[in-house]
Amino acid sequence: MPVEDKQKLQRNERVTIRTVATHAGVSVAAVSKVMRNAYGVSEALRAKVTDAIEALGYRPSRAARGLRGRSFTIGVLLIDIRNPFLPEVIAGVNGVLAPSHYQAMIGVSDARVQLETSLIESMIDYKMDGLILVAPRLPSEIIAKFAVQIPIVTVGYHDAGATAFDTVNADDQRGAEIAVEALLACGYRDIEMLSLGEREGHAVSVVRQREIGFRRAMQRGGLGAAPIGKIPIASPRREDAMRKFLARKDRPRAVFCWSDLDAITLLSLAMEMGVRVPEDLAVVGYDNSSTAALGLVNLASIDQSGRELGQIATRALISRIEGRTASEHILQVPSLVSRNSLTRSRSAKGAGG
Amino acid sequence: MPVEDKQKLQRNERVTIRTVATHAGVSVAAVSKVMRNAYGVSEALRAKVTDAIEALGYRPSRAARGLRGRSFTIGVLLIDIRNPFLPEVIAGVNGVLAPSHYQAMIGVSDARVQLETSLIESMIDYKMDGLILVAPRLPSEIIAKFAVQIPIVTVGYHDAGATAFDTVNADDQRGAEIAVEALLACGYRDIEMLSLGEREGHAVSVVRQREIGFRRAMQRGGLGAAPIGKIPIASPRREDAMRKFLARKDRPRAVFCWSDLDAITLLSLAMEMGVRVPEDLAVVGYDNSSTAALGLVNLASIDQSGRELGQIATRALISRIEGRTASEHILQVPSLVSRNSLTRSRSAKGAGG
DNA sequence: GATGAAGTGTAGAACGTTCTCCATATAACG
DNA sequence: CGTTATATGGAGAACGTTCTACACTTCATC
Repeated sequence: MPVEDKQKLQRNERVTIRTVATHAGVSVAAVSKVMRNAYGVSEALRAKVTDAIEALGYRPSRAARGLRGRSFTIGVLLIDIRNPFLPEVIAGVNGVLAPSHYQAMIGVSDARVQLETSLIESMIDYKMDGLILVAPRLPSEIIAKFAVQIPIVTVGYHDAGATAFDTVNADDQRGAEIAVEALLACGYRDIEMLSLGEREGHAVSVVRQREIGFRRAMQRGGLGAAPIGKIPIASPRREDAMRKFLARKDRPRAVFCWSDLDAITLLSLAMEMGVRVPEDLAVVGYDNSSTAALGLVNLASIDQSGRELGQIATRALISRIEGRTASEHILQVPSLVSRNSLTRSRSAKGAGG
Repeated sequence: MPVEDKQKLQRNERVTIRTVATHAGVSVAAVSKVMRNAYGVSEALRAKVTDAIEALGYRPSRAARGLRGRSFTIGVLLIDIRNPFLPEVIAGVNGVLAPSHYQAMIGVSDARVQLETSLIESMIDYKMDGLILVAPRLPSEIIAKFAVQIPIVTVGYHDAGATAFDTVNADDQRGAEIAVEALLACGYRDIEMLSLGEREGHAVSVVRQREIGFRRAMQRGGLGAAPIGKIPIASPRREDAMRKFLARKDRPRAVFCWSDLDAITLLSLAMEMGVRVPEDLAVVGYDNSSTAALGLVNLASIDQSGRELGQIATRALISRIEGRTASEHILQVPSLVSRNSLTRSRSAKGAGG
């Protein structure tokens, strides 16, 4: 029997479940049972099989597994890798998955809804066990339709009414409120929000949520007018809009930016145009990206702990894969990281210079 | 026959190649032939089949495809998503793949060699058609061993002697030379390189290549001593080392940083410690990341066009998948983007302020 | 001593493709 | 009209798993 094995190996054929079975002197079904921790396996059998697996270096084919049952892979869909928030989410996902037998495969859909759909379909076609969609742009009905075929958890998609899938979010309304409250506490009253251009983001997007929070906090602070400026995403219109904002005679005293990406560029342009931060203009960003933490930049920002969101989403997905059907909607509370762009005195300590 | 189809659809079963075959009134083999553009298909047959595919919205199962033949998926392995160089590479890969029938799946191995191996194995187990490894840490022999099982192209891995796989690189030696030449041209003679901590990176890594280029250019410039300082990767030892460097009495007049990541942190700490850039210390980084371009940062940097590398690697991989066996080793020439950190006068124009 | 239950192992049909033969039809040629 | 080539379509085995259904022990129970 070992002779047969050797011949197979010499032919450089793949080690399959069958190779393991013959090597261990048991049936294919038995090996499969051991692999899956299924019921009805004696200790003796398990030992024989695990020994054979060890000896042959057997790895089950994910393709074949997917065809019949589980593939033990979860798909993560990103819309854009450039956003500094995303690596954190991935780290969270990988962290939770590492000790399990699941593995993550990431798809990147560069800004096109078309590609987004086809990537989800691809992942379904791969028989992945579940999907984590990060800030998808698809309407809720479409996601719900996919969710019939495969367990789905979204991150950064505010649809607490969804019944077919789970949502995991930082409370973006609250985050915006915290930003406004911090600005108010520093004595600023003349506050404007810089948000994302009109066409981007539907009601469920994080951007719109932050706008809602901004308006509410302003209202509460007794500031009825809660002006929201829109910045286009694409260069150079983006920079043009910011320059125009900075040059305005009635430029507000403080600004809340929907994202660090924009806030940091704004700081940069402000420096170039001689607008002092925070003396002339206080700025609070969103995401607490690593760049914001740099001494050079020193941008106060709302931290939403992408890593934690990734962890929570992954745990939710696994529980859904393992049978849960009632949908869950989780909201984490973000926090402010104060730095020089908000008020010089305060964070001078924190920054160490 | 349409009645049968309807029943199947009502049962909400998956549309398989068999569904398409019965709907079109042809055999399963015929549908497969059409899908694969195989020889021996009449126009009439092709039309019937494509109509049925259209009508039923058929998508072939990638899992099943992988089990038997091609999966039309290529795997991309990243060691760390935080590096600003990587999104560019991905964008390049996706750009080339978009018009084809291939799709990319990305795996992220967070810094552990163990995970790196197991992710490659997973991708093989998925029967992916080829792999792009970005800055892998594995030794060449191991990669070669994998390359027997699956076409592999590496990016950011200098092993021009490899025969089993292709390599695509920016010429990191040349990049370092360009940086040194620029510093020399500005009149600096007292130049040090800040490189990555000892244990990181084997001889084939981009870091070591940049060190070689640095030494050669210094030699050529008549500067025999080419000091190379090592900065640990992990905080806070990383920042400590930089502070120590900045505080040194014999601190050099100019520094070449192996990566923007370190260069930008260095700029930040320099500001905090009152070291003026470029008056007291000129800095050239590597990667030309988007942060380097910010007016606030204004870091001169070597641009290696990750996007282009991604495109080239993808084309190389596809040609290998389609049968090429002779290995290719491609070297792109990087370029310098001059900014304020190199010399104030020059890039003041470029920055627009 | 028959009956049932519990525990352990196997046979073999799926899963949805690809791809190698093989069969048939038509055309070309002597 | 027989022979051979060429074009077109189909049958059915494989790919490597999972999982249902069943067979065989062993042991307890009536």
